[in-house]
Amino acid sequence: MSDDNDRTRPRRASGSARLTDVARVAGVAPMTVSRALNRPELVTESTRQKVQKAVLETGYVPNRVAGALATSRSGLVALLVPTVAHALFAEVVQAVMGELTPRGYQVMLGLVGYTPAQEEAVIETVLSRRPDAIVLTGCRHSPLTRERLTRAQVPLVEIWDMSDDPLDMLIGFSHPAVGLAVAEHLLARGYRRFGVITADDSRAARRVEGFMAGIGEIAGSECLVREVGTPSSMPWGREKGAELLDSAPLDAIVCSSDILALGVIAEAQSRGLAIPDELAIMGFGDSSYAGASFPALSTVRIDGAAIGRAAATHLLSRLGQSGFSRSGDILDVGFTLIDRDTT
Amino acid sequence: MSDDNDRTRPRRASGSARLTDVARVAGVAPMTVSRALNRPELVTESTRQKVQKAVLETGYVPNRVAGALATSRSGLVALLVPTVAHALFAEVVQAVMGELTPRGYQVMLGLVGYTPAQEEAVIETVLSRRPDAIVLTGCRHSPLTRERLTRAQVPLVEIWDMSDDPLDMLIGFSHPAVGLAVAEHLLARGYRRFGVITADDSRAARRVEGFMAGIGEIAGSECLVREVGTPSSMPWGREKGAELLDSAPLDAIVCSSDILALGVIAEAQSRGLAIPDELAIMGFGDSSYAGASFPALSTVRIDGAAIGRAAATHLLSRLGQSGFSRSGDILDVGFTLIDRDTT
DNA sequence: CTTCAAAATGATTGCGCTATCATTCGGTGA
DNA sequence: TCACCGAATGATAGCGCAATCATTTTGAAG
Repeated sequence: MSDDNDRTRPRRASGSARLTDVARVAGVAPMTVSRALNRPELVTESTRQKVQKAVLETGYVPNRVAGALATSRSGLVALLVPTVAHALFAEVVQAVMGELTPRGYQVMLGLVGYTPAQEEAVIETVLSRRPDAIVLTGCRHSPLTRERLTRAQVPLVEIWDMSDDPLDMLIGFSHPAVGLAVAEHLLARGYRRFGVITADDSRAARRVEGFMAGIGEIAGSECLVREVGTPSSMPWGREKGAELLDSAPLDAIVCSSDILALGVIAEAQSRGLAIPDELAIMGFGDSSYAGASFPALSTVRIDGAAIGRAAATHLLSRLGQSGFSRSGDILDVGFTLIDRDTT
Repeated sequence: MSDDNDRTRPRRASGSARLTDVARVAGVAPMTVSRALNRPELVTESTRQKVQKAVLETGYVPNRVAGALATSRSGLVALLVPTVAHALFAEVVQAVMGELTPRGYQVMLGLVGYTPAQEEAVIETVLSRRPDAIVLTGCRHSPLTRERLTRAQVPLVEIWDMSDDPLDMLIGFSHPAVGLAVAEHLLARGYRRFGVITADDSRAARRVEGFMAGIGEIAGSECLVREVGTPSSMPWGREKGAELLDSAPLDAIVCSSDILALGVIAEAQSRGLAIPDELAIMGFGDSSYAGASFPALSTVRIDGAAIGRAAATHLLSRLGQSGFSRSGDILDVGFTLIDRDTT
């Protein structure tokens, strides 16, 4: 029987080159290779070149897993958004990555959906990667999530919402204020009988609350609400728009996203309703296509890229520091009501 | 001077609980805790409960960085797309994550843009994380990238393109075939004088080549091309559309994305051109809003979600296996030409 | 040609976990 | 009752790297 190499079977699976291999080829100590690669200013030009040559020769690719363990800095930033299938959040992802990638950080993307349970699960696995920082959409979390995040002692930005008591940093806007602004806009135009189509999403719900509060102040105004599942889509908008229009005479329909509003436009057109005279329609998000619909959609613009950039910038300024201490910074980037041709 | 604790300063920064801490609290060996958490079937019910209790008590969160180093399995899948600010790729991301997250894999997102240089840079840093698998958009890579990926010996799916010689697995569609199909469709409708607006993107360029080849077969057809920068946008479409319409009389304008096509529609409408009688317009991607424009946009539908799901599924089947061996599987998911009201 | 501080390099150790043994425990049949 | 076997648990070592300190080399001044 062949028990010759049974004893000291090496554990490493990947045959790829290690720091040690490079060091041997370069004829220097492993530590010198490490320095040549990570802090070249500490190394003579000539050794740097020897190492460089050895790296090419061996095809060495540093193992950041090992590096992360040794330094307890993972170089990973967790970015948690409900979805990327929504232009608004895609914009945020794009902006955050645009800032972080050039600084050597990599982004671990997590989709938390719109339910606390999913958020909890994602947060747990994300924390097990020991990210250097976290960007988290929303600021209404389950107590367990709050506790885990607090314990983790990691720089954190909550985005896309507003609160008085952020876990750490907060960059976003007030959803009730959006609803209120929409209400004021539509009331000023003389609309009184409203329909609302909203996704099953707590932030959308708070926009609706703000809207209701706004119209509640004018006697004679009324409002019917329909909820749709996620993801929002044109067919959902059209279906629920039809339901609303069949239920009661309406002056305006407010939607929790532009894509729903497009569905309502389609339904209104199919019924021969004049927009906005017989039916006004309001979206949310100012997606790239909002100005291209016919008629052009009135909506609320959120600058997702600005939120993403600000989040990344604030985190980066914290990542330089050594110890962790809660920041408490709050930045309200606001929103813009864009009045096009549907209101 | 206080040199009392200078000597053996502990290296660990984070004060968070380790496996050892849990073991001490539970009164078992660290290895038993590891087993209780990762392979509970190897452990008595009673110890499992002791460990569970100790985990809660200590607030232990496993350190997957250390775990990855010990097992040389990172649990990370790298997902490299040009951008997420484009609905098509966002759909892919969403689908891939939808399959992988429930299986315990986390996604490291990389944006490679549309230039080989950026791809190279991203690939290098990505490989340093030792991902268990890679999903990579496109299959035209620089020699350096190809070599690095080959050496990495990691299950890999190239998506969103077609080739005879994939690095490992390939799931996508043929871009020239898309161009050809569009040409045939438009020629059949009687259009002969074409304009093309295309992003500066090699895959779009190959669609254009296919298109040119298609119209080249019909005598008397001609074609003017205008290129736009990334990201594509409505204003780009409108501007280049105007340029084209000013340059020569055209029957149809073909765009490398739906959003450009919307810009062309806007320009055509502003000039009072009847669509499609005086100007036909063709998009690409069948974005959610394509059917909502007025007139509804003719376009080419790509099922990004199907590609993403297939990619994830194929990778998962490989991740079970032990050794690495190149697969060579190729899957062409095709595309659908959607004939709406602009052609 | 020394001397000495600063710069460059090297040796050692540990980050937190799990693979891989070795050991102990509990139950079974003679 | 005791040897025996598989199941459960424990001890040890190492994954690949960088922090830290020890040692060597360099170069400027005397």
